[in-house]
Amino acid sequence: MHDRVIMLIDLDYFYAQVEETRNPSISNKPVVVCVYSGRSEDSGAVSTANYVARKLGVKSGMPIVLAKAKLRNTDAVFLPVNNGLYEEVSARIMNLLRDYADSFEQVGIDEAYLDVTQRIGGNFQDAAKLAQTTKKEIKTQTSLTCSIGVGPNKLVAKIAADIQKPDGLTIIRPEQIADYFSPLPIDHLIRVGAKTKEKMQTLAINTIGDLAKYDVQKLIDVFGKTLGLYFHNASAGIDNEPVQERGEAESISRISTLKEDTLDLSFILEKTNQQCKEIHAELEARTLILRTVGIIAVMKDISIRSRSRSLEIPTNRLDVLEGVVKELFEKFVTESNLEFRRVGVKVSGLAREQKNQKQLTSFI
DNA sequence: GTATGCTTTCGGC
DNA sequence: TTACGGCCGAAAGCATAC
Repeated sequence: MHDRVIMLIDLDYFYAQVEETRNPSISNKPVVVCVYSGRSEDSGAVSTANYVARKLGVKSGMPIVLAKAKLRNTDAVFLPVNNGLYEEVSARIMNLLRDYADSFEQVGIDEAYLDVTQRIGGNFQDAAKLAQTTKKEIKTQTSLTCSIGVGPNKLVAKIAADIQKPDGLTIIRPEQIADYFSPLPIDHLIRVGAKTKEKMQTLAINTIGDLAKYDVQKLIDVFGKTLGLYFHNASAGIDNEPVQERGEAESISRISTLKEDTLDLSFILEKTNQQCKEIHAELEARTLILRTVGIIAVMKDISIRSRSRSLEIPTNRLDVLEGVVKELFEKFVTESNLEFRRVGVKVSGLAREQKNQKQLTSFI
């Protein structure tokens, strides 16, 4: 038995890079791909930017106006997102990559894990060659660059991929894990968010190296058995999560920006009813039923709130969905003194609809 | 005392 | 000086089950 060999492939500044391939003349200019909200000329946020723009201070999530300010007096190009195109390019690449792997797992639109253990006989030497070949193949087929991390598991591969980008390739062999891991801040580990980071800092754990040296039993005392053991293992680069195809999304949501900030219920429901219809159509198309209905609101001050309710009986009915959304917003609007800027609907607890099965009630 | 489930918030892309 | 998307899964925090 030898180590697994896992590759993480991460497409570089994906949306902006796709735009560059469509129009190569913009490649040496700052390129900013934006989600325009439609509320005013430049209201909206930056989805992603190429490295030319990043060097000048543009970041994902930034208001478009702010990005424009940072790039004034440059020949920057601002483009609206073209999600259909990115989905298409992504699907083409993912289908290529699938053939390079013993098993395959896509994460988001621009990342994928490949277990290539059998493919290369568990030899890290050959991993470099395979990674280069993969990069070349993606480049030939789509003109896109990517960054690749290779390691004995998903956790190590992910951290490896972050070490050099764009167009990077980093291989971390099992015996190199400690050297790469120990200086990294603990929040490089999944499941270490702001709260956990803070908690760890009070224990004088600041780097993954600190975590690795920390007594396991103490970790378990503080974080519980599951999480404590997870942290202990992760700090040593131990991770046994398999690379496996992901099922369908666990939730479907729609959110959009209102024409103006409001506390008016019918104005809000006009928008959310449209969203419910879209979600319902998607549920129908995929023959799914839902168990939990949620609403999302972004307030005037950009703070985010949400409410949800789980149903006794899962449903695929539009009238039920719209009804629950209405009730949730009714309550929410009366409780709120801050106006709503953006509103959304989210359904989760999705399951396959059992067709041709009589409802229990039909027997009563 | 730990696991699980539910709701809300956070954060990556 | 301010400015501000849409979507997803993970994390957090609490209640209840085992």
